[in-house]
Amino acid sequence: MKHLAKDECGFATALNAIGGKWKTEILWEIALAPRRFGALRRLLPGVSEKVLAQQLREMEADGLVRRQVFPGAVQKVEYSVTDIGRSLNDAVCVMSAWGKAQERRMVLRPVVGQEKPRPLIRLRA
Amino acid sequence: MKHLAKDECGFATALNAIGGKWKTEILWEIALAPRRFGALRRLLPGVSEKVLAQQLREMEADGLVRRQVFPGAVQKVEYSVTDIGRSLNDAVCVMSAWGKAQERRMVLRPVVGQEKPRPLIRLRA
DNA sequence: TAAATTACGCACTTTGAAGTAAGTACTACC
DNA sequence: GGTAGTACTTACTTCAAAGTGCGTAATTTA
Repeated sequence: MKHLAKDECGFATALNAIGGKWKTEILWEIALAPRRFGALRRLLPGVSEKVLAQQLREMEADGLVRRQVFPGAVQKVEYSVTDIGRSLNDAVCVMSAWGKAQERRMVLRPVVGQEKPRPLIRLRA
Repeated sequence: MKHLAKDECGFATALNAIGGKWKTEILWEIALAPRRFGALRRLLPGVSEKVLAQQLREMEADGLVRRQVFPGAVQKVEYSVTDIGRSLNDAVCVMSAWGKAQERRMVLRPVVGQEKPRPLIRLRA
């Protein structure tokens, strides 16, 4: 792995794209299959409609997801992953593999109370 | 790349390790060479002593960083990267490369003034 | 002797992403 | 007619990470 100069580093850019609380999960879900807004709501228990809409709009602006409105009586909007989104998902998977390998060693900080063991972010590997 | 089950994904673990605002930069700097506390302060303009000390302690607890106190008249503490830290840095570089490649396309959101884009990462509780 | 450097610790404040709750507008079903 | 589902938007609140500023204690330099 080559060292990049500090100001040539694109990590901030990558985090800017994936840094939202639900973005990796959104990316994961729509990478599995195109999903509608309501389907994503149900697939990501705990996400609010506000944040879901917000992060989808940002990801669309970043070219990670495609938003398609289908004509018809009832509203139908479908979100799918773009090639760029898929490539980001792949990059995320490298970090994911690292995390998986180090899992036992790490000090898992937050986890207050008896909240679900540790809701992990899903993605491709 | 193979699909991992949701609860087998280690991305949260990775973010837990590198998610602090300054951690990637700290890792980067000490990966170049072992650094003393004061040197890091100067190398990361804008970091507060509180946060620097805090994140170094967390990274030490996570095994990313080694802290060595040198005996002598003046206090001297040196921070260096561990093998684990270096491996994380490599993983980070993959995302960094992605970011570098996509940089022009991305919508760099806020970025007030001349500050660099540095989004925070938040995990699910 | 006063000031600066070393590596922090502690208490308080700020900030902004995310959460909460409500509203919109259209359709569909009973 | 009333309730439910579609895909959102908007105003307000919460809370923890990060920022601010001051304290410490030994030593070294001017």
